[in-house]
Amino acid sequence: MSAVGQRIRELRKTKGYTLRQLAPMVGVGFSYLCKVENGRLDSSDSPSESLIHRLAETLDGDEDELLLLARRIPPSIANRIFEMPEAFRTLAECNDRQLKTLAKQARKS
Amino acid sequence: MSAVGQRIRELRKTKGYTLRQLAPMVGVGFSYLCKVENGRLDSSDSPSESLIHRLAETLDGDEDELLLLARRIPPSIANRIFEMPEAFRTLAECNDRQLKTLAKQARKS
DNA sequence: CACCGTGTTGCCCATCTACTGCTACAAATA
DNA sequence: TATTTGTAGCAGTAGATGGGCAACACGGTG
Repeated sequence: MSAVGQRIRELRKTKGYTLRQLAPMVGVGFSYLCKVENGRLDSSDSPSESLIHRLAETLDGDEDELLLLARRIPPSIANRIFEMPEAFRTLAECNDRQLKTLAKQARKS
Repeated sequence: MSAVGQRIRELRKTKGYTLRQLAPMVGVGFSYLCKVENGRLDSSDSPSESLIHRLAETLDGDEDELLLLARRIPPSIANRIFEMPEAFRTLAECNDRQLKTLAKQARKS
């Protein structure tokens, strides 16, 4: 029961799909999809970025949310980090309260 | 002439090491290290996180700086993102000027 | 009960990444 | 000139990544 898995299952149920229906839509086998939802992947611990992309698309989910739940950094964030590395290094050192305040300020302006 | 490569070469020169000296210290072959410094890795793959770790250690360099130059997200930043995903999603949408301002504020408090 | 659709599991496998290891050669150094 | 240093090509590979297949379990339905 990984975090992504749980969310994917929710999205799938909302769409009313079964594992065997959804699997071919996103180009994987139904058994693999089952393992993804239950966090039972034998080797790696999270689905690939491209699979998450197709899942988000097919299930009308938030791709970046799913990526983050799968402990993968969304490219939208990663690219920004590579563009402004110093800023994100200092931001990453902030505590939770500070970060919330800064994010709130960012939303206002 | 990749960004990491250039920085690694600087650090190595400062320490006065040759490629053949440094390579065994970080556990790789000298020819591979040469390609890393010159960005001549096949199909533009970057040096592994663990190699960069050993290089930073041996050359007294800033590990996170090297990681970022190698277009890898340092774990120190990645973990913080997974802890505060919403905050970083909004921060990543800020423009350069906003980010600089926010980082400056963060440093003050 | 028999059946069927659904989900679950164990084992197997192809591809890719990050290298190794060797060779040869050019340029710098002494 | 002799030795050291850096460059470059190329074949090969262990381990991680990203899956597939077949069988099995289980609950609802006729």
